[in-house]
Amino acid sequence: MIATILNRQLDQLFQDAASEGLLPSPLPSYKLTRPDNPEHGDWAINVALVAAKSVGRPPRDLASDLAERISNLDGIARVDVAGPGFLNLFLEPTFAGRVFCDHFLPWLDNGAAIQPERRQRIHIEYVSANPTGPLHVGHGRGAAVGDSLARLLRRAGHDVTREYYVNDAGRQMQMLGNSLWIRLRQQHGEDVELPEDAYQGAYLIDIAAQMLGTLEDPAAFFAQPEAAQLEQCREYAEQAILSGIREDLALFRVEYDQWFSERQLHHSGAVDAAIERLRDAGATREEDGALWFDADRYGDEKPRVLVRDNGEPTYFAADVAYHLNKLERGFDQMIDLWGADHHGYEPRVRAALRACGIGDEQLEVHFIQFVTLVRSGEKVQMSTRSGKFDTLADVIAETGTDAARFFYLLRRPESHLEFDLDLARRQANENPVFYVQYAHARVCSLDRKAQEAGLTLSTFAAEHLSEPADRDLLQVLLEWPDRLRRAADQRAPHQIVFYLQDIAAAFHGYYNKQRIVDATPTEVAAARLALARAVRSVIADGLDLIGVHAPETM
RNA sequence: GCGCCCGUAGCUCAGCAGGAUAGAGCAGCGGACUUCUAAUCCGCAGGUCGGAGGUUCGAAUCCUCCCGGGCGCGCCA
Repeated sequence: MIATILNRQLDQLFQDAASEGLLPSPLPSYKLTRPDNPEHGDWAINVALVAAKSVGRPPRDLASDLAERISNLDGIARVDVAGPGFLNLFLEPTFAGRVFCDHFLPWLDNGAAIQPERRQRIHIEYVSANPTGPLHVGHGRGAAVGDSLARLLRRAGHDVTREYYVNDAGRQMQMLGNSLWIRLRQQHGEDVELPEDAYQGAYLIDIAAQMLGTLEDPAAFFAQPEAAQLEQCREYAEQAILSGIREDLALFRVEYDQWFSERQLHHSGAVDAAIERLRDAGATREEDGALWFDADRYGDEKPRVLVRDNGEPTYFAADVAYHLNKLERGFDQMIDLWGADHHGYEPRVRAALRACGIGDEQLEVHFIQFVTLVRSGEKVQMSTRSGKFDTLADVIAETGTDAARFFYLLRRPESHLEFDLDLARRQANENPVFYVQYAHARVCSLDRKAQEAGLTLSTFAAEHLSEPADRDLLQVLLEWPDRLRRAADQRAPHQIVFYLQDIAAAFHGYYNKQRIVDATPTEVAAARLALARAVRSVIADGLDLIGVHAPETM
């Protein structure tokens, strides 16, 4: 917020300077940054360095001409020309406090809204795991990132729809039905082996037992033609697994506006229509009995099959239809979150959209790297094939939703994540979740103390928040709107977690340095309490964005 | 072989629309509780930013090559 206010003034000043010929026109893009060396002031501007060449003057000369003008701006105590030509700004001690009182508090009171540069209708799709087994720890990461990103985009002022694409068509589902059928027959006393390519997971044994219990007349069931038995098994397995997935996600506070069925897409004729659209675009051809999309003409490395030689459309064909469907529903931005193992799939989807004349920028694909679980200091080996893996439900049961969601966002999505279960479970200071939550609880505690003491917020002014400790905390606090906007623009919910750790650290430091409720005079106490409450409000806001609770006591 | 991601402190990782002396947490060491919650704070130590070139006034950040790790290259989904 300080940066925004300074930038507004600086832009005007530099425009004026440009029209006088002191700076080039148009103005080159310059940066207002926080130097890491305090001797370099509160803020630094590199405008003289980037403009020097086109004006034909040494950067330091140019800087000193600008320094005088800048020093007259509101809130600026002093301007130094330093190094190769940086302009170092020193703020008046009361400036941050003034921004807090005049801008930040009113902003908070009015709902703390963020205005996007351009409000978009965004469709975001995440997890979309095949309903062939329970969600595992890898899906958990996609769930945490996707749900948090959706919250973040909504918070940043966009119109967001969250969707789970249910892959309920195709051979995997046949295989699932078949696997359940075998399990069912086994439990019915038949001596049959589970084929090697079947789903081996123990969860199907439970589902088989369940299903057997619902059959009024098992003998009659097994007397039906095989196809009918298989169809009922597929149906039962899908429903059972999908409802398990829904439960896990609900427990993980991961929400959706819509569950979108792939089978529905086929039935509605949308897949055929998509294939027709590609054909009309002249982007397809028939070969070896199959229908191919010439993806290589649109940026992919080779042609891709749309319709198999047996007449069945591929998963890819359905996916093209799905993306076209999203656009038909009026979204102007699609965000897909995929597991990193699907990155090779992106070019063909893009190619198809291009062939349909759809702009590349309408689809964003973000990849979520893998998760390695660490338990008792050792990496836990996973294998989906054999059905030996840790489920998301296991992790939630072990650590709780708060810790798990926080941990999943502790790294950038494109980095491999080592998820240390022992650390996440530990109720101690090494655990970063508690660090942030504790800061929130601390302010709540202060608030209770203030109420006991009858402290009111009525009378305080910016001057009461001008000590170095105040300014340090204000600096981080006032960054919130910018950091929030930046995290949304970059589709990076993990940056919210980083900010939360920054603001919590700043507050804990402040707490240890300054008396708050019992500070004297009362005006100072009131000012500090207002500051602490603003910190609480921001922490609660940030935690809510990542789906983590903000406790009032700990 | 080709493509994508990653390589930064002992460990796990930020920083990468170029900016001045590269940061955090954990682990290690030393301090701070008769005081609003010590699940906290303060200090110390810790680095050829995988390597080599290049662009630039300036490179962890951009470009090229190389090395290491992961993943992908199905008429599977």
